Amino acid sequence: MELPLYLKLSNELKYQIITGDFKAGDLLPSESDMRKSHNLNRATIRQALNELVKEGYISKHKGKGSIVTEREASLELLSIKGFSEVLGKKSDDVSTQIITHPHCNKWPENFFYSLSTEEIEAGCIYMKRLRFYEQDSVMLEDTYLADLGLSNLYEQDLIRGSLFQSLNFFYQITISNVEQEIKAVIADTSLSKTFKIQKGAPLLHIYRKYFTNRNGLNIYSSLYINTEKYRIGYKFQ
Amino acid sequence: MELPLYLKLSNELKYQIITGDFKAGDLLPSESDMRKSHNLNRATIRQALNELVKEGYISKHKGKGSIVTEREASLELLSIKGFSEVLGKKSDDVSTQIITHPHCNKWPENFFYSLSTEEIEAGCIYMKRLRFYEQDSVMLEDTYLADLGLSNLYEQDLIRGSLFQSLNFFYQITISNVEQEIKAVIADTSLSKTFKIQKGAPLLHIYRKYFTNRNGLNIYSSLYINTEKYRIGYKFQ
DNA sequence: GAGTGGTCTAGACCACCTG
DNA sequence: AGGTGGTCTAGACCACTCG
Repeated sequence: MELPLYLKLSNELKYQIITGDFKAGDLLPSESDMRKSHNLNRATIRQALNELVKEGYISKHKGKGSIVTEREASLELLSIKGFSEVLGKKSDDVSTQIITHPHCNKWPENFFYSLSTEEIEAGCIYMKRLRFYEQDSVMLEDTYLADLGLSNLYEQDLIRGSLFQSLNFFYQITISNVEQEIKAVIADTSLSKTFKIQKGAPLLHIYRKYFTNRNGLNIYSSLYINTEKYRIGYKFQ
Repeated sequence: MELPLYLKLSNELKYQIITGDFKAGDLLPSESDMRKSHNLNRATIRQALNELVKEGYISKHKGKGSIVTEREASLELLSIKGFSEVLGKKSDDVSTQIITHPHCNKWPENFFYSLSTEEIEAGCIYMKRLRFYEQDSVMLEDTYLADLGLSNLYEQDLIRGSLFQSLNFFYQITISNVEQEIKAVIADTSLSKTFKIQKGAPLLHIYRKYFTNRNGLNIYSSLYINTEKYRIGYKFQ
């Protein structure tokens, strides 16, 4: 349960960046400063800082230091984080409408990923959610996962509408990595009503497979995203 | 000019994966094996392996080892690499048609990124390329960069049609990171002719900004991608 | 020249997986 | 039980930035 030291440090710094103790363009304390202030080895501190680089919070510059990154105007939905966590940083005006509450039944036929027999036999927890950003419906998400002893998900309400937070709270399940595929598609009648756009308007369609720290448990999503007002952004390295 | 040891090792392993010495699902030699065989410290080896994880070549598993990743069927164009490098792994049938050869003139008005005065004064090297994968036109790319002493780019042919390889060869310029934004759009008359698809068909539109190891030199791209046959894939972590 | 991050070594203990 | 990767310490030298 105890987090490793480097994650404690990176979480602490992340918190200070999000709350504005360190602002975009600021220099973080140098690695040797933190060595003294936190009484940690330099390698541990570097591991923490690399974590922040990977998540896009800072960039490092030889001879200068670690600089807090400008937050982007676009929605960084391609990253590994959930919708609420990503957008919560930018605006309080993020909401989720649960169209179909989590419930358990059979997996759909011709599912978009191939499943293990363990997953098929466990049955499928399914839910459908519509995400809003500043009053606009931005993303429609169908989520599927195997019911491997996860009945809390459909017997109780999701914590703040977030699947990831609920999985973490009830079962200590966290996301380890993601595969995704992106396509451009055209809105059919049903999608055009959902997003209040014209039939034939362009949408992104993303298939995702999330891997978790629990062996054999994966989460599958099909996402439609309206990029008319908000583009989807991402940074590498 | 000399590469650090961890990059030499990661390049060596990458080469062995690409050429098939290690196949998808194979275990790489353990960290302590490589410590002996390459006479390197374990931290250096771990740095090399983390490089491969970041680029999606392997995944690491506590207690088991490092496993070579399955190569995806989708086109991993969201990654930092250039078109040729990414697709060259899957098929030899990758080609580039240069529609407008690199030449230098003024920057377009209302350019999609804001430019530094240094960039504006240097003028703009522009080129337009259409990329084919297995005979299908998949991607239309407009590329722009400031002419900061890069006249070799338009006075000679690009090396194998690749801008990145030419920059590397002539000027030792490499890409350090990328920002990009993705939108779904609809083919107009001109795009529908280019991709041989119907007017109104959906396309991805991506704006990219590549940062390089040369300070102040950035490369800007506007990409249209036809995802009808090939999806765009990416893995995280 | 002083301070920064980048690379590298030589150790150590731990949790996890598999036979 | 033996081997694997994950975390951590205590040092060292280097290239780069800036005043």
